[in-house]
Amino acid sequence: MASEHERGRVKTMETAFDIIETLVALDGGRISEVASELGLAKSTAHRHLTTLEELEYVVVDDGVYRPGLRFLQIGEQTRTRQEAYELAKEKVTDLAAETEERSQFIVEEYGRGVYVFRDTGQRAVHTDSEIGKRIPIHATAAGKALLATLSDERITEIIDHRGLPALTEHTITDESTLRSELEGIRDRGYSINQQENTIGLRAIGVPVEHGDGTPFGALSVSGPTHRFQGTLFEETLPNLMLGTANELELNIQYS
Amino acid sequence: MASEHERGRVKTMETAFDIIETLVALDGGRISEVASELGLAKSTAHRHLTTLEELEYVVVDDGVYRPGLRFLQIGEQTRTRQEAYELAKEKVTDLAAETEERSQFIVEEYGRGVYVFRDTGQRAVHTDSEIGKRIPIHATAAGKALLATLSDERITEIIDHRGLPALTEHTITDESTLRSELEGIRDRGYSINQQENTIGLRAIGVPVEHGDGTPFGALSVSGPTHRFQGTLFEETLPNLMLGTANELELNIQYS
DNA sequence: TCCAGGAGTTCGACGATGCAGAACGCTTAA
DNA sequence: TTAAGCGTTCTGCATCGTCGAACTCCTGGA
Repeated sequence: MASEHERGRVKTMETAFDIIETLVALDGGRISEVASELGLAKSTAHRHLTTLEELEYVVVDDGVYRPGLRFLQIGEQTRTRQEAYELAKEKVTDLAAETEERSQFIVEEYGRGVYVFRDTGQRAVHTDSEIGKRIPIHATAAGKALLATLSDERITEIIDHRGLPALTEHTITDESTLRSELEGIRDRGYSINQQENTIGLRAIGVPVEHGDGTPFGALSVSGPTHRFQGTLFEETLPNLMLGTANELELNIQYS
Repeated sequence: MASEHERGRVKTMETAFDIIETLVALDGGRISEVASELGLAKSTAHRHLTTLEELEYVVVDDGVYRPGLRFLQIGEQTRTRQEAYELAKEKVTDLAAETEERSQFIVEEYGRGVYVFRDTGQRAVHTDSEIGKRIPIHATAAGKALLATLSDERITEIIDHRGLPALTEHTITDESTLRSELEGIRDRGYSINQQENTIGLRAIGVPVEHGDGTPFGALSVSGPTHRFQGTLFEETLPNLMLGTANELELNIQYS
C-alpha cells in the first residue's frame, strides 16, 4: 500500500497518520470503513484506532471515530508559540476592519502557503474555517510576497518540488515570468494577484520580515475585481498595506 | 520504556506521539535531545523524526525539529466541522464585549473540559493561547455546568477515571458534595465557581444543549472576586448568561 | 594545525512486534 | 430463525522497528 515512500522510514507511523487523515477526510469513520478505505485488515485498523483513542488523539462516539481536540491544542500551541503571531493577528483584524474585505496572514511551510489567521470585514461572514489550509504559493498575493523574501536557492527548491500548476487561465506557470514578477515585487514592496487563484478575485500582498531580514510571513487583502480597481487598488490599498506591514515589522522587532 | 500501557496496542505509534509531545514540551528539540529525553537510541529518534518531517507533521529548522502547522489544520477542521461551533464563538465574543471580562466555551473530551473558544473584553489582553487546553472538569464553572448535563453513569465514569484532585482549598473533592452541587445547578440553570480553580477568581457557567437535549458544551465568564460580587454576581450575570445560552440553543436548533 | 568532543547519519543483525486471517459473539434486518 | 455485517480477540509468521557501532562533519581549544 502506498509504497511510493522511501525505504528506511517508520512504516507503522505512516499508516497511523493515513488513518488520521482518512478520519479527517471522511468526517469520522467506523473501523471497517477505515480498513477498506486504506486496504488494511480489520484487525489492524481496530488496533490502530484503539491505540489512537487511548492516546486521546481520537474520540469515538457510537462506533464512529473522529479526530480529537488534541490536534487543536498542539496546533494552537505551535501557532502562538511565537509572540509575533499574536501581533500578526492584530494586523489581520485591523486590515479587515479598515478595508471591510477579507484579510489573511500566511507563512511558508514545505513550499506552500499556510493560512495562519484570517478575518473578514462583515461580522456575518466571519469564518476561520480555512485556517491551516495549504495553498499553492505561486498563485496567491501573499504567497508571491512571501516567495519574494526567500533566497534564490529556496525558490528553486520550491518550484522543483511543487511545480507551477495552473489554477486559472491567469496563473503564472512559467518560471522565468515568475522570477521577474518576484523582482518587481521586491522593487515595489508589494504583490498583486490578478485572478491567478480564483476568477473574479484580486488581491494585494505584502511580505513581513523579522528585524534581521529573515522571512516571517505575508499579509494580504483580497476582494472582487469590481471593487478592487482604480485608485483603491493601485494606490490606497498598497499604501495601507505597506504601512501596516511596516508597523508589524517594527512591533516584532521591539517586542 | 513506558510500559505501563496495556498490551495489544501499537507501540510504535506511542513512541511517535511521545516524540511529538516532547517537541511540544521542549518547544522544539534536536535529535539527540529527543532521544535522551525519551530514552531512545539516537538512530531511532532520527528515523522517527525524519519520517514525521516527510509526512509534513514536523518542520526542521537548522537541526531543530518543531511540530508543524498541519496540527492546526486538523484541529481547526475538527473544531469547525460542527456548524454549532461557529455560533458558540459568536456568543463568546458577545459575552466578552458585554461583560468586559474573560469568557469561554468548553466541551467535554475524555472526562476533562477543553477550551474551544475564548475571548476577553479588553483588546490588549486578547489571547487565544489556551485554546485546546484541558482543565479538570469539577473545578471550573463551565466544567460543572457541563457535568450537570451528563448522565449519571458518565459522571461516575469521569470521577472514577479522573478523580477529584484539589486545585485550591475551595475545590470540591468529595463526590457526594459534587453530586448535590450538580443537582443545584440543574435547578438553578447555571453554575458558580468560588475560587475552586484559582484563588481570586470567580466564574459563572451555563450548559448548552442540542435541541434533543444531548450535551453540547458550556459557556462561562470569569473575573476577579472583587468585581464578581453583589447584584452583578448574583443576578445580572446569571441572567445575562442564561439568556445567551438560551439564544445559542435556539440558534443551534434552527440552523 | 591537529585533536577531541559532540552531533547527525548510515548500516547490519536481532528479536520484538505489527500484520493478516480466521474464528467468535453481538446486533440488526429480512 | 437465519444471515449478513460489524467489532473484538487470538495466534503464528515474517516484517520491520530497535539498538549499537562505525563513520562523517563541524566546532572549539590547545
